[in-house]
Amino acid sequence: MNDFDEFDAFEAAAAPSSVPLSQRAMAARPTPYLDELNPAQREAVERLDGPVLMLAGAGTGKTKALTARIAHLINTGRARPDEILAVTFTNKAAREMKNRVGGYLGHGGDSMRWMGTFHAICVKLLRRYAELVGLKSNFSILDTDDVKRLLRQLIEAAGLDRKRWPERELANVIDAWKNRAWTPETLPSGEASAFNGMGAAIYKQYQQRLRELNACDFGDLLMHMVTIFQKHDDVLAQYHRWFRYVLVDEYQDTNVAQYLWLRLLAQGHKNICCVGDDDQSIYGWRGAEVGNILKFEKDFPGAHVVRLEQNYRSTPHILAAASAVIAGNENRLGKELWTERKDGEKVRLMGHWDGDEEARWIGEEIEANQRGTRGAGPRSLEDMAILVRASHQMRAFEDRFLSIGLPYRVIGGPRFYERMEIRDAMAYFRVVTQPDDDLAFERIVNTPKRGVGDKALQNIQVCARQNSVSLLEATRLLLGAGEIKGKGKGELTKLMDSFDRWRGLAQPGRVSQVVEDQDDDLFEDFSEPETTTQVSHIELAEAILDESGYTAMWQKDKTPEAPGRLENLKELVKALESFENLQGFLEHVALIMENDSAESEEKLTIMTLHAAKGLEYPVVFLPGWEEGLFPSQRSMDESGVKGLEEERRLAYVGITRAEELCYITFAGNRRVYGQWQSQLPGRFIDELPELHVEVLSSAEAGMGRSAGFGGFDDFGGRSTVSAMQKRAMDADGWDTPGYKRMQARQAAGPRTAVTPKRKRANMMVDGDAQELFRPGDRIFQTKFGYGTVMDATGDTLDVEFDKAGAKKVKAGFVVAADRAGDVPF
DNA sequence: GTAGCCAAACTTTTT
DNA sequence: GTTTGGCTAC
Repeated sequence: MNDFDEFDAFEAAAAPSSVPLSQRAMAARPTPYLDELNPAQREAVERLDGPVLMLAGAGTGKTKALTARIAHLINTGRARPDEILAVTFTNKAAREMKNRVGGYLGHGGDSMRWMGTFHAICVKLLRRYAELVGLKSNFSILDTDDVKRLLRQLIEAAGLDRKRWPERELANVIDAWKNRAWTPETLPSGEASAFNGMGAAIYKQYQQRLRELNACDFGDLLMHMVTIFQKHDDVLAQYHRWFRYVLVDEYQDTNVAQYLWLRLLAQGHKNICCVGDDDQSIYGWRGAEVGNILKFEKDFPGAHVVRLEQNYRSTPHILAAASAVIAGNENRLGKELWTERKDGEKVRLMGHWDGDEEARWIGEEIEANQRGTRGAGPRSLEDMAILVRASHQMRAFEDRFLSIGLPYRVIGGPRFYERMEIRDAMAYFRVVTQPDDDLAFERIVNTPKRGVGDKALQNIQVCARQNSVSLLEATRLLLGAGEIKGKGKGELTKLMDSFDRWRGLAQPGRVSQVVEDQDDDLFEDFSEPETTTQVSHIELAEAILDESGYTAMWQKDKTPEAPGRLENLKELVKALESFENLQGFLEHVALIMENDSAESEEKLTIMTLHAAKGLEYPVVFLPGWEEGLFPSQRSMDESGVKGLEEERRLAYVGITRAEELCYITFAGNRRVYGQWQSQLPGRFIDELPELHVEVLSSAEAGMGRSAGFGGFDDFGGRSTVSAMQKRAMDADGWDTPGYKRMQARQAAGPRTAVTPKRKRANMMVDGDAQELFRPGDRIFQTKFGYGTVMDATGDTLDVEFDKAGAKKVKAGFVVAADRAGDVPF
């Protein structure tokens, strides 16, 4: 069923403006969803008309209030489920809300057809009005990789040095423009200097190319809809009538384009309810404007502001810590979380020698929590999470947990749909559903190898440009003219035939279904006589992969990854089952890059702070609170105080994820690009309130470790290996790439080239340098990192440091390199 | 035209 | 330390 089927019916029947009896009767129905709300939540739910800003702090029952509000709108007869536009930021949030509203309504959330992410809703709309911005309804949605390849072509065509002007940078510039809803026509002149003065021109060419390719990038989805609403009053007016109430979740994360989009839609009736928390705005780098939420009352005069401040999630200590940190920010609407809870433990703060030590300690702490020897009683791994600032921090934990056999799951890692084989397969699908998609065509013309090299491809591109046709069409022309020689000739002819056949197999009615709308003539697509045999899109997908030789390519491949890739392809085909057609599937993949595989085992979660927003865990670990890492240097360099404030909000988000126990840790040394760097504790640590923090001593950490298992030197020794192996296998992690890496490492012998063992150098103990170190020894020092001993006299060493050069240091501040991980901070 | 080797560059965060 | 892209040799 199409979402617009009822549109006309509604328009026709909308005339009778007063339906008081039924409305009154509906309003008199029981309202169980109101009973569970606190006064603030209830106010936010019951004030249905006019603009409302719900300032909802972390853990204050925001989703509950939002879903209750939707239920209330429906229950009081203000709107039908499909007359409510409910926008979320993530698919996860949309799904959850759909489920919860569905629970209230008693029939799943399917009737909430306009509940989804900005992007998902915009695609739905844009498919309908694509022609208004020069696209066809079956346009492709490009991912960042496609975008970069396209921009690369344009940069080279413009005669710019790709080294100095990388496409990645341009992609960011253009994306930032689109986030502000600046089209090439409306781009402010101040932006013209971007990208060596070519930015504006290339942007224009880029948009032109996208139209030729019948494609959109992510930013276009919103920007085009804003353009359409701005230029076509009649279209906008329809939606003013249709969307009687607008609700927006995570309003603090909206960018300018989204803000304009919302404002345009809410202009008519002004029934807009925005929910958000200025303290949790963490997507500034992606164009989000905290300003949107800060100026809501100005934008929507007469707006009613409700603050949700009672927190149901965390202990008082955790809340106090979070509040103290966020208090360091200047630009806030102001909100103070409170809780009725009394009990709870202080936030635990711990410094470590280096990143490996930090990972090891956290691993032990997790196991202690699991056993119940920390905190209150045994806990499931499902109840614990490690939240990192940047994804590269995850590796240390993964390595560590793999070797001790602690089951974990990484959220937001390399995604299923970003894998090469999946993208290749989807490129085939794309060319079938959308023949103008040159980027997809380029990706697969020579995959598997068809003897089409750079030169042949160049010819095709030249021909395409000269004749203003797609690459596919150009290939056909060149083949017809006999201009393709050698191996490529036969192979390409075969491929062209295959594409024709596949397109015939694709069900014509299905492909054009999305075009169907109120224009009656378009319905005729359905009655078109079907001349080809039709198969299901699943069979079609299988046929494409087999007949193109793509499956065979991986079957022939003898690399260790090949079986996994074939497995992934099977999974891909399986995933098709829940879609009606290939196009629907492609769209889903473009918008919802998630990998939710059914898991049975209990696992610890590792993810970024960004990914953790909206989630909560009884036990939360926040590692890597070091200056430069968190707060991120880059963030501060690029955005100054604004950047720092966003980092601080990130810290606030992190702390407020914890329900019972919150650990904050940092390390004195960390490997960055494989080089050791000494680190300073991050500034947010000093912003934590002493009263609510317990500083753990290193002795405690050392004890835990030495009691647990051997030190660094023993890692990789025989007995440890077999035990590790067993645990890793029990943990069901033995078929993962990481485990294979571990096996390879073990087969290759001990991980570190351990220097001959002798007297152990102890940290912070004055010693006779000559007794402990000899020239040629590899050592480690907190400040300068690794180095080689040149000379030793008394308690002083002459050391040639790898990074810092020659220095004189006291022996007491130095350890043997192979024991770097064994020293308490 | 392809495979394999070596040097840069890279690390925020993602709909 | 890893990955990616460019270059050279077959």
